[in-house]
Amino acid sequence: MSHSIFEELQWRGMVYDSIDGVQQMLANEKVTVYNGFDVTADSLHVGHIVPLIALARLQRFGHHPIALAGGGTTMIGDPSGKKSERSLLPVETIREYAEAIKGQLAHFLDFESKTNPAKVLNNADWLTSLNMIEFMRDIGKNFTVNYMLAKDSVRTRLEREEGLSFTEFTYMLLQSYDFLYLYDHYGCRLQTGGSDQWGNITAGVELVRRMRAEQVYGMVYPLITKADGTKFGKTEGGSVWLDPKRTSPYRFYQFWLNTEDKDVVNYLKYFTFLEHPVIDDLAAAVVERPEAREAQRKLAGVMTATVHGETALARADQASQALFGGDISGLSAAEISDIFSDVPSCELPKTQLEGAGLPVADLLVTAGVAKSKGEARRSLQEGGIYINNHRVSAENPAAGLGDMLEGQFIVLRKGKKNYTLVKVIG
RNA sequence: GGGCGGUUACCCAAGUGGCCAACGGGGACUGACUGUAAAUCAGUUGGAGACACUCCUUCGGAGGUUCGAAUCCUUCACCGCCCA
Repeated sequence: MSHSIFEELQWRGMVYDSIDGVQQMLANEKVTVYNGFDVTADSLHVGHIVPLIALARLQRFGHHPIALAGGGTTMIGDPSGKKSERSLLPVETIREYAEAIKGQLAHFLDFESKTNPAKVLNNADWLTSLNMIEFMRDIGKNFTVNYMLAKDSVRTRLEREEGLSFTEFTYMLLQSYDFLYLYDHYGCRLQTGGSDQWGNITAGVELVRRMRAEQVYGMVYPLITKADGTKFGKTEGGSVWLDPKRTSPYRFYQFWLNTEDKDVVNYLKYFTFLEHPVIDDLAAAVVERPEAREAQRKLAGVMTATVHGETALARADQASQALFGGDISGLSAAEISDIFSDVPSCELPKTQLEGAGLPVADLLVTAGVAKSKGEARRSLQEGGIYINNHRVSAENPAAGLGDMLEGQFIVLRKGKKNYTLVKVIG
């Protein structure tokens, strides 16, 4: 790594905008840098990885990263990038979430470093005890409403029907105060974030300049987009989370594996620490033999290993090969339960399969594959249902004892990729 | 506090007494084609059944008018704009 961190980030396409002077500062000194994370759930999702991994990159270049859990600001709700007013979470809930998220940060950041260990802070620690009169007098005085109204996040909301509450309007003041606080207490001189945070970040820079007469800096990352214009980080089941209880390692692995050709090289740059030549080679592979999907495999492998560990990766990879490789009927009971350990499952009493068997439509509802019998019937008509990887095409199909694998499993599949394991008991 | 406008399915949005389980678009799901990709094309998108037919529940909530209401009336809640 002979080049600078700023050049590194630029090469990876991660510098969307920055305040002049950032490059020089990062080259000349080891700075403390912070990035805020909203705590609207008890887990981060893949959308959080870009700023998180950027912090990790900065750390590798010797800078001091602070991951700030927005325990205080989440109570207010950031209007940036939101179409409508957000419902507020109970204070206690936010605290619990912030705790849960701390553990996930450790997958990326090094807290043990002797020279520049990462820190996790929660802005609830200083925001919740603020005195309103003092805040308005000392902080609020530094901002004109005109300035605040000019911010994108505010303006777009004013143009919409829903409007913008005073609470949300003040959000930028609180985030600015965070920057001031971290500057005062930790010597923090750089704030990073997604490009939607530009307004909030520059407001903080402005506040420090006015109150401390010091120049601090901001840098924002591009919003991750997909080539087809849809939102990054969502799949059938909603967001892709880092918490294995919310998104299993298998699904996590599959999420990355399914990345489009057009996006995969960008993602390798954004999300991995792979060296430039390695990424260049993979980029070439995408062009020359796209069907091999080497870049996607590498991406999925690296991400799964980072977040869930090597063991989980091995299992996810093995499961993927078995499920998409072909015949599953030759697998042993042990292999099946291993491969499907991540996949949704349900239990079914054996008695239901006896005699005439259980209508497949009912089985789909019981297994949670379909929400209603109508939906189940529809899926069957569409030819989208498979039992043990064989399409169900009968008129009024029923599942019987003969459909069990190894005497205890039935593998249901809807469409190409949605598996559910039925465990026959009793 | 006053005036006006609004609340329809996952989202946007039509419909303003019967032809409405409700136009259209987006999204999502399934299929064909493929490389577990994209693009394209086709189908599906409230529930139940004896499933080319019937029944039930839905248009912010509750009541009412009517043979019949998403549509009219009353009232409550929420949202927006304007005035104070």
